[in-house]
Amino acid sequence: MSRGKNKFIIEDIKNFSLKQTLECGQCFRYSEEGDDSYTIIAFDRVVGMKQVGEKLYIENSSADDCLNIWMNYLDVDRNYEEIKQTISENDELMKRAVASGYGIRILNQDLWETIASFIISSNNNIPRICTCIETLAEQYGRYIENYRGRERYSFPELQTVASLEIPMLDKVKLGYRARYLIETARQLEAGTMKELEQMRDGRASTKEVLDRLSTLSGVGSKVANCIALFGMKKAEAFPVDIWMRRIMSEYYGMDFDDVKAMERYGTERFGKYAGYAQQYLFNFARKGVDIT
DNA sequence: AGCCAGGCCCAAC
DNA sequence: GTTGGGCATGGC
Repeated sequence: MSRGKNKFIIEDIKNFSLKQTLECGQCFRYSEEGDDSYTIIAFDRVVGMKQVGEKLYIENSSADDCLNIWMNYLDVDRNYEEIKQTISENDELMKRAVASGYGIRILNQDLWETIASFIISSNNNIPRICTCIETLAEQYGRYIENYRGRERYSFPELQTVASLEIPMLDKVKLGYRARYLIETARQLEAGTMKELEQMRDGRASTKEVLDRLSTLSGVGSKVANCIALFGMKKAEAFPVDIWMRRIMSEYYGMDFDDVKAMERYGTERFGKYAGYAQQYLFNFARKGVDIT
């Protein structure tokens, strides 16, 4: 273990489940280590986490990083009681989705990694998304350290990806998404990244953010909403993918093919908490629970 | 073997 | 403004 790193305990965490938060489809660089603990790679760091009741053990991290990175990453300081209460009003499905997804938190992830990851996610399944991203990191990321018997690599830098040519991504098996990823990296490097960071940290509306994101190659409405929600702190974002279309058509009686109507419904009904509502519904639908 | 996946792009209406 | 075909790859 590196110098300056140690073990820390966060106590009395309510409405928090490490497992649900990591496994609900919003992030891709984590692994369960077989002893109920998780290794996460993010922000050029490797961290081990394990939850026991309301205690969260954090390993291989400095005190500074615990405070300045991981607490924010896990959205620990937000009050989820109020969120769950509000979105569940007069909605029996949401009550079940919230119960089933107990402890889910919307992570605050690195913006560039979120953009790249969700470009890769399009028309792809989650296990394969994880494999693609790991391969990408092994090939073009920076070696960090050996942790728990595995070589760990950071997510590749924006500038690195922007300098690639399509054939250089052959081993990553991105298919037609390779072009989108490189094109977007170049757009970001040319100035859009700075703009987006300002929109993330400033007062840009969610609509403004979505419009800007949609100008990126390989970023349509759904991917833009994921980036806004997971990488830009825009909790009003409401990503509608195939699972959302299923659950909203089956339960809310909406037209399966009218994604725009679903986006409107989500943002109008759940307002500033739409993103949380979406994550509970997505999780519930994907668990394959019979929603009839 | 065949269907499907946290969809997007682009041409044709 | 909406619709539909095409698309790489491999999990299941």
